[in-house]
Amino acid sequence: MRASLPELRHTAAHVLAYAVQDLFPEAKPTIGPAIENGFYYDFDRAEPFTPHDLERLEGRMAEIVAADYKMTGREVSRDQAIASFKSNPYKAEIAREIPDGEPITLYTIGEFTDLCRGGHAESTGAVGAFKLTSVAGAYWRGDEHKPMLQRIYGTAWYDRAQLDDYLARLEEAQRRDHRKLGAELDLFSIEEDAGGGLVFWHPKGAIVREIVESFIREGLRERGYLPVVTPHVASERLYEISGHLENFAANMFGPLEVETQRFRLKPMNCPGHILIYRSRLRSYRDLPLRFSEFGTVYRFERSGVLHGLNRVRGFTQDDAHLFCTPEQLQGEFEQTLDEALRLMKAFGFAEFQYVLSTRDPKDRAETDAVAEAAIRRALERYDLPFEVDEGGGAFYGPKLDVNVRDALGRPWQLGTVQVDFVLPERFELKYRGADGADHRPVMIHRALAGSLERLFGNLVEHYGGAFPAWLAPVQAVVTPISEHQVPYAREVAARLIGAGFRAEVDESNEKLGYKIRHWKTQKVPYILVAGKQEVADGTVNVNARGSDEKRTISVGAFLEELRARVEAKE
RNA sequence: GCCGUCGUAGCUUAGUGGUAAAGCACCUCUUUGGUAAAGAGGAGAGCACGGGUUCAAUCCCCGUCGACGGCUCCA
Repeated sequence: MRASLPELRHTAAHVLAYAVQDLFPEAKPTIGPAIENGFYYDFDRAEPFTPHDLERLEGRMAEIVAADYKMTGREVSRDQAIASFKSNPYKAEIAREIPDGEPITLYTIGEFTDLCRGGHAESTGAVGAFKLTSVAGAYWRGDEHKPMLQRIYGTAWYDRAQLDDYLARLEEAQRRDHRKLGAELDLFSIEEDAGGGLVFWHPKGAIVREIVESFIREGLRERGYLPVVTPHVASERLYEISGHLENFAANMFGPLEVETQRFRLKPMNCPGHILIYRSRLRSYRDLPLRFSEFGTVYRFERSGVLHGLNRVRGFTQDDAHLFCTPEQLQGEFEQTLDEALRLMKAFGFAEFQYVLSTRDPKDRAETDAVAEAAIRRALERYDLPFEVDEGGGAFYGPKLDVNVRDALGRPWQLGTVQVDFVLPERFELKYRGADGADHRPVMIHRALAGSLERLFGNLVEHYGGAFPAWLAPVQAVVTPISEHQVPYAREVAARLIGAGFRAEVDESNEKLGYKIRHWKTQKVPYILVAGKQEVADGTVNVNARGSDEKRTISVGAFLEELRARVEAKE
C-alpha cells in the first residue's frame, strides 16, 4: 500500500536523522515530525549546521532513500528504551514521559534506530523527492528556558514533479508577499529611523485603509454600535485595576513618567470603554450597550517576532465592547459572529480556521463554563468547524478567533470575539435591573477585522496586490496617447473624481506601450486610453485588468460600469 | 529576546586587500508615439554603523544596529 504523505514525510525525517547520525555523530536527535508540506527534525549540536552541511546531508539522504531500507518497529519496555538512549537525554526524557499503558516503540532503518510512536512508510524508498529547505533555532519542547536546538526543515513529496510544483508555488507566494508588494505598489513602509513594528501608511495604502474603515463603520452603524474615542495613554492606575499590569505587562511598553504620575501607552481599548460605561448609572433598559472605536494600541513585541504588517508594535483594531445582561450574551455573541462572517466574505476570504481558546486553567472560574458554552453554541448554530486551544484565551476569559493564511500558508489571527466576566467584576460595573437592584453586566470584546494593519497585509497577499475596484487605491488611469490629448484626459479624470472615484492622468512623456506596462505592473483595474479618435468621440478605450478585450465606450458608460462594480464589491 | 542567514546607489544585483560596476527608477533633451519597456545625455553609493588588523579594507576580525527564516508570544 502506498504511504500517505504524512507517513512519507515522517519517514523522510527519520532519513534525515540517519544522515545526521552518519555525518555528524555528535549531534543528538530529539524529535522530528511530519508537518504541512514536509517535515523537520531538531538536533542538539554545538556547531551550527551550515548551508553546505545541508547539501551534504541531502546527498547522504539520497543514498539512504535509494537503499530502500525497510522500516522495522519493535515494542520495548520503558527501561529498555531509556537504557538504549542513555547518551541522549532528550530521547530518554520522552521515554520516561510516555504514559503507562501506551506502547513504547523503536523504529529502525539500516543502522539508525529512533524512539518513535510510528506512522511511517514501509521503507525509505517511499520518499520520492525531498529537499532540505532551512535551518532554524528551536527550543527544546518550545520552552525558551530550555536548551536551544537546531531545527532542520525539509519538504518531501511522492515525486520530483510534485516537489518542483511545490517549490514553484513557494516562489509565487514570495511574489505576493505583502512586504514586497507594499514597496512595489507604494502602500506602506516600516522605517528604520522610527523603529521596527511601526507602520507608515503611504497615500495609496492609507486610502485603502480609509475604504476598509468606512465599510466596517457601515456595518457597525447598522448593528447599533455607538462610536467612542479614548486616549492613547492613560495612568498606570487604570491598568492596575484592569489587571493588564499584572497579566499583560510583558507586552506593554514601559512607563512614561510625567510630573508625579506614571502613564502607559494603551495595549488594549477595553479599560477605556469600561470607564465610559461606568461614567454614569446604567439601566437594564440601556443594554446591550455597544461601544466601538478604531482604537490604536501599542504592544511591546520582542524584536525577533516582528513581521511586516502581521506582527507590529502599534496597530489599530476595529475594536468594540458590548455590555449586556447575562440573558443577552448568547444573542450578542451570535450577532457578532454573524458580522464577522459578513466582513470576511466581503473581503474575499474564503478559507478560515476557527479556534476556541479556553482560559488559562489557573484562572478558571465557574463563569468560564458559561462563556465557553455561549461560544460553542454559537459555533454550532453557524455550523462552523473549530479547533480548541486549551489555556490560550485572554486573561479575562475564553475567546473565539478567526484565522486566515498568508501567501506562504502561515495562519494569522484576524477576528476575535471574547467573553468576559472578569473585567466587569474588577471595575465593579453594574446596571440597575427591572427589580430595582444592581446587577453585573457581561462584556464581549470583539475586533472582527482584528487589526487594520494585519487585515491589510493579508488583503494584499490575498489579491496579490490586484485590489478589486472597490478597494483599489487608483481605480482608473486616463492615458493620453500623445500630449495633444492631455487636456481631454484631465477632463475625463475630473469627471471620474467628481463622481467619487479615484482616478489619475498619466502625463508622462512616454509611449503608450510604456505607460500601459507601468500601470499594469501597478495593478490598476482600468487603464483608459485616449487618442485622437476618443477625443473626437468623447469616449475612452478601456483596457481592463485581467482582460485582453479592448472596448471603446463613452465616458458616461464607463462611469456606470465602474459604479456597478464598486457597488457589487467585485 | 534566542538560533541561523544576510546588509554595496531609491529598487534589484555585480565586484575586488590598493578609495566601486550594471539594469530599472529619477532628471534633461530629442521624439508626439494606439495597448506590457523609443533614443541620447546626466545626476546618484565611499559599500548599515563603530572599533581593530594592515603601508592600505567595501572586501579580514570583533562589536552594535537592522532585515529575513524559525522558536516563544499575540491583533
